[in-house]
Amino acid sequence: MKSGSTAISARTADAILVAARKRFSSHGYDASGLRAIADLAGVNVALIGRYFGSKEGLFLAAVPPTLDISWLLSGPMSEFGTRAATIMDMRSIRGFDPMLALIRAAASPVCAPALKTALDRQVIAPLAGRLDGVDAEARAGMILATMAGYDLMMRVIGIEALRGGVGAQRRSSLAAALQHIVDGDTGRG
Amino acid sequence: MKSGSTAISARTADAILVAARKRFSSHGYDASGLRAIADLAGVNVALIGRYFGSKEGLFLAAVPPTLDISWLLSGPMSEFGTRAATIMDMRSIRGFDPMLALIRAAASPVCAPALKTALDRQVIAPLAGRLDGVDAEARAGMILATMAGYDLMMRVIGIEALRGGVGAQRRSSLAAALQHIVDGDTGRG
DNA sequence: TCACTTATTAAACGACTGTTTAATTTGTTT
DNA sequence: AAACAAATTAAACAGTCGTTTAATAAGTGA
Repeated sequence: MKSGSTAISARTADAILVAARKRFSSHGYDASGLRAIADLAGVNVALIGRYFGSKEGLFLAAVPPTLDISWLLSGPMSEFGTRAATIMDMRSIRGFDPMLALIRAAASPVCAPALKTALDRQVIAPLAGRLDGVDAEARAGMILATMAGYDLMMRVIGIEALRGGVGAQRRSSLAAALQHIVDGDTGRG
Repeated sequence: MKSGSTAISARTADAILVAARKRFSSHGYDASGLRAIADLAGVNVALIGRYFGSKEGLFLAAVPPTLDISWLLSGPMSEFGTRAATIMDMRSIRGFDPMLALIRAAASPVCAPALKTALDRQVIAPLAGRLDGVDAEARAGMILATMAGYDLMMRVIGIEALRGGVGAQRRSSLAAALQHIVDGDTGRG
């Protein structure tokens, strides 16, 4: 290497990223110490600084790129509600969960701007493109807000009313709410 | 005073509570240092420990009691959506905001249990009592989730699509989404 | 094996955290 | 004014934070 530029090992950098994603989604940004992340990755703390510059740099590299909903946009939009609600409820809480990382990092002022940019480009825009009718962007925002609010209340806070003992036959409240926004029934009249 | 019990001044305790509420709702639980709260209240840090025991005790005394929606349940439920959406958008960001405090403290494991209890008793239960139709509790949870998600995305993250350049004539996406849950159109059929 | 670069680590830095102890001011009563 | 309790403060505690520096280990080509 010519001068004092940083030297990297892709294997180690990935291990740090994986550990950071797990920790950020399970404990949030503020409560995730760099030493805890480094221990989880099996490396020394100093490597985080060398590879990602700072804690903020690590978060920016770890979380925002994972925020997308492409896995939800394939398929007919007439079944978006049930499809989204099903996947939302089937997610395992173990490991990394982008939505939980988003919710638990939102309070931090250093994370919010990057989250906003990523959500605008990777969630709102592609989702709005699949919505018919008026105010597609605003409705896409409402869909994102509804899903995030559901996770905030059910997984982060632990509200049990949302777990809804509904039988497999009836549509869940989440599916109904989401589909209504997709269909664009603005209730005029 | 007989023995070593604590001595309190209601005026000072209130000043601390007011400062704590402001700080918790604007900066979140983790990012709110006790010294910053004490400075905002114009008192010494040690007084917080003497009056509320710990940072957790201060939060429990400050935020959970303010979580209620009685101000939204007076009036016809047929206009709940527009009423809620209007108030949600008219709130000033200055001062104390219970919903923002809730969102920004949710990531902290010491806050979540108390928030859950307060929301169950002071939001879900009274709201469900005003809902007709099936699954009132689950739908009450969805209403809370929708409002919280809206605030999370619009006020905390700053998603602008939700600010919706909608004219005053058309109903906002938030109002439509909320009213749909209230009406209980589960879309069966 | 030697030299050299890459990769990783141990250790320390100053700053800040929540909490506690002891000293001091303020206010009231005798 | 003297005595006492109530209320507040300054200072220190041990711990953790993100970050940086210097030393060590691992890997590679000559």
